[in-house]
Amino acid sequence: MSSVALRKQHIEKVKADIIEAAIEEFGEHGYYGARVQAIADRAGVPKANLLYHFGDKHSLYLNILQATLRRWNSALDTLSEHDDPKKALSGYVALKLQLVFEQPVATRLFAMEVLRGAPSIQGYLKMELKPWLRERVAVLHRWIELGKIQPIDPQVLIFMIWASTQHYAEYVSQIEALTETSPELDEITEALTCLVLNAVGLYGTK
Amino acid sequence: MSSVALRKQHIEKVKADIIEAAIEEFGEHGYYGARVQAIADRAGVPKANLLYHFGDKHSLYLNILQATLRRWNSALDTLSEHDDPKKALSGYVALKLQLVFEQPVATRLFAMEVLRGAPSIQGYLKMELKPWLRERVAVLHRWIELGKIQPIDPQVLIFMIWASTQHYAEYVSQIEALTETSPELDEITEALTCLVLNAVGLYGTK
DNA sequence: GTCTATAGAGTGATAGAC
DNA sequence: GTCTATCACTCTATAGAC
Repeated sequence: MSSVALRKQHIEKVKADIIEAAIEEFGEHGYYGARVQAIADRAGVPKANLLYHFGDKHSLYLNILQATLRRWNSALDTLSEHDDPKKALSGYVALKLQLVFEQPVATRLFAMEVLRGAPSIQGYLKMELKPWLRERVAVLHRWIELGKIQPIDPQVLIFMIWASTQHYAEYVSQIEALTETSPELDEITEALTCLVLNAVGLYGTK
Repeated sequence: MSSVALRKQHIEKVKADIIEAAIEEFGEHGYYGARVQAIADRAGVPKANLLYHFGDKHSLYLNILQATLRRWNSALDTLSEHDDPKKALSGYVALKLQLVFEQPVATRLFAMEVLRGAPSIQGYLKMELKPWLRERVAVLHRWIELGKIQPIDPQVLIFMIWASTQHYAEYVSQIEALTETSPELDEITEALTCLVLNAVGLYGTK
């Protein structure tokens, strides 16, 4: 490998380190609470280098938001009409919970962005998540028409699944204060899947 | 009324105005994003007066957090063993949703505090919410033993209700980006109540 | 108690040597 | 590209007149 390529690789490594550090810092303290100096320290680079590579704090923030959404989009492409409702729903719940447990800080980062009014992810919400939601709502409606699930409100169901899964990252500090033992992914997955399947009238048809 | 009493009343009015303004500002921008100057402007008082009455930014923040929790505690004292499960659960969901719709900014304020790691409400969580949760979990267990509801995980159910209701304040900006019409309290209440009752196996026993 | 003016600390961003 | 030193600005908090 040439010297030029090695140098290029090194820069990419540094940038990746900065992105990871930034996700942590922004995810722990929010946009305003995050300190550029703290991100640089976490990544082990001088603050000036960070700003050299990413321009400014806000550009870095946009960068890590998009990096996070890109990771999630590749994983959540599920729930189609021809699937078995029970399999599809429990699979979706399990997958979502797995992502939440694997990336709690990124989950909280996303939550903070939405709490701020989602100013930096309007494009993602309208161009990607909105079509995704419309299609899944349509699938659920089809399942209701075919009598495969009970006549519930599909959109409220999906919001319920989103909220209930993300809760285990967003409210982890509350959960830790309320319970003695940390929640286990397997237990939550089983309990929540049961609730969701009950909710659409699929109980007992294992 | 004496001149002294009038003056005292005026001060209380000013303090109340500041608290309302602070809930708005902190709820919209978070602790670090909130500006003392902006709170003073909203309340219509000079910044120095605000700091004279409340000491500093952090004391003001603690004050409004407690004011918010006090309001909620008086409303959420429900769900007892001898209630009818169906009535109790649907009543609780409806009440929680009503609070969320009435006080969306305060709901987001609370969410941000928890996302920060809940440093300022440990007392509330451990001394008030924890006992409340333990008692309700016990009630739900009793109902399960008596065969009144399906054998679900009570804690996961309560977290689901919390998350699903609060979602309509916390994720309002996402919901607005995803849907054309703003969600109506009545519709959400009916749809979510249906899901929750299904989840515990009370469907169709109206 | 109320207000203006300002101090003091911390932050994002940059200049310029290497 | 990397780094040190520093600027310019913002924000909290206070001093002191009224």
